[in-house]
Amino acid sequence: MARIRTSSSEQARVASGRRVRAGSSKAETSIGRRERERRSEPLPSLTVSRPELLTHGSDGEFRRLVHGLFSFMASHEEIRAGHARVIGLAGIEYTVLISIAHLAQGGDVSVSGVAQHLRLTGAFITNVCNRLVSLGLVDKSVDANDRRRVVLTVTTEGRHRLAKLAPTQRQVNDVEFGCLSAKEFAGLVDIIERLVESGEKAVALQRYLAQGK
Amino acid sequence: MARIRTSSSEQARVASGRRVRAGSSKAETSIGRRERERRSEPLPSLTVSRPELLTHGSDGEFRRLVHGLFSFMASHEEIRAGHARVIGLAGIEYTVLISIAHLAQGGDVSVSGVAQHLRLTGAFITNVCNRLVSLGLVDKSVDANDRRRVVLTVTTEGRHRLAKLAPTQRQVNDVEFGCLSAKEFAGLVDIIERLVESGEKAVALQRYLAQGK
DNA sequence: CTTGAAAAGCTAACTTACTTAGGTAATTCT
DNA sequence: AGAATTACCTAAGTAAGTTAGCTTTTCAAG
Repeated sequence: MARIRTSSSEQARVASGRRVRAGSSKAETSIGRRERERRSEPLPSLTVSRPELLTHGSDGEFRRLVHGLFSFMASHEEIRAGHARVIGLAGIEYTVLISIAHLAQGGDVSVSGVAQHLRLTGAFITNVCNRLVSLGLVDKSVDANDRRRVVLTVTTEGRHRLAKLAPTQRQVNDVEFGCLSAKEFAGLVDIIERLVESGEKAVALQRYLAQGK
Repeated sequence: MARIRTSSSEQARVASGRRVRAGSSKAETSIGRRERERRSEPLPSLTVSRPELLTHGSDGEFRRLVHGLFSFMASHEEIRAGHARVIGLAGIEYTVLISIAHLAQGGDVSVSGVAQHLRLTGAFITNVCNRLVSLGLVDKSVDANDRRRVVLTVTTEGRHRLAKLAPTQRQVNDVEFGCLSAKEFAGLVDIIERLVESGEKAVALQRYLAQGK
């Protein structure tokens, strides 16, 4: 497959015996082509324009935020998968199981209810639930009020598993969010709630822009 | 496949002509088994214990936070995929492309560098980069200082694509984070940065607990 | 009352975004 | 010089979804 060639600038560097490490060169009389290119390269255009999101005209902080969110969510996902593994489930199975348990406090839980709550398709939730049923953690019954509907309930075994997980989960969650003060926590809950809304608006705008164009 | 049966309590309800809707029943003389089960069901155990994360002894707010994060990140992912689609890429391809562009400002970019930055495996980044190379958006060359290493650069075409995307991206990003004041923004950056750290600690703790057990 | 549209759920086939395992070549450590 | 490590690659597999198309049930309108 497409053999990679050493770029000419690198060959030049090697030929002249210089080892140029980015930013650490002294007595550097000339720089490689790629080096020059990189330096003169215009900074990528800003990714936001609202002044509230810029610091000294730079979107650096904004990108830090986005990257941080990305990293944190990666950890969070891993933790979720770990919780799941403790009770022998895949990440999404655990999520659905616990969603059913929590939604049950507000009334009968349907497949579409879970799907909406988790913003996933009904078809997918159907599949996950079927796995949970075959594992004996969830029961399905027809809703007598609307025979199209299925009522999902967590079985005793399902509750046992969640209970078994709880102590570890608490410990880990305490650490995961351990850096938050009570005040920060409250503020964050509020901010995230608003971000959910504005995020949805942004999705709508994007869809509009994509098709309008 | 496993025929779903109407639960006995439901049959009883139907037989007696009563239609019980959760919480909205008047003149209700007896409730179904499932209804009773659900009500007497102990609340799922708390998922956190640190007092800073509890409000009136409940983890409700905490779960709201986690669920909010989940929802927001879903929107965020969708937006990212949308940005990518505008320039004919898959979400992850766009992410890798832009990561290379940004990392390039700090020195030569290697496959493993991108992998670390995005917390993904090197093998995966190799694949994505190969796709980007075949699309003509990224160039690979051997690093003359360490011939095991590959140096990734964004091609002119790659930069064109990113530039083309910028206006739309700005508009959408402005809306996505439009609910933040400058102060909230600064605070959030800080909090997320700390959460990244504590998240990693939590992952480590979880791993320890999982194997120690 | 019936008919037609909409809603709930299901299955099957597919896609995307990854990981693990195992290999080669270059480098570094001893 | 040999051993361990690092960087990258390929191939095969898995997890987490989605879309399309079907059946059954409900609901609304003629």
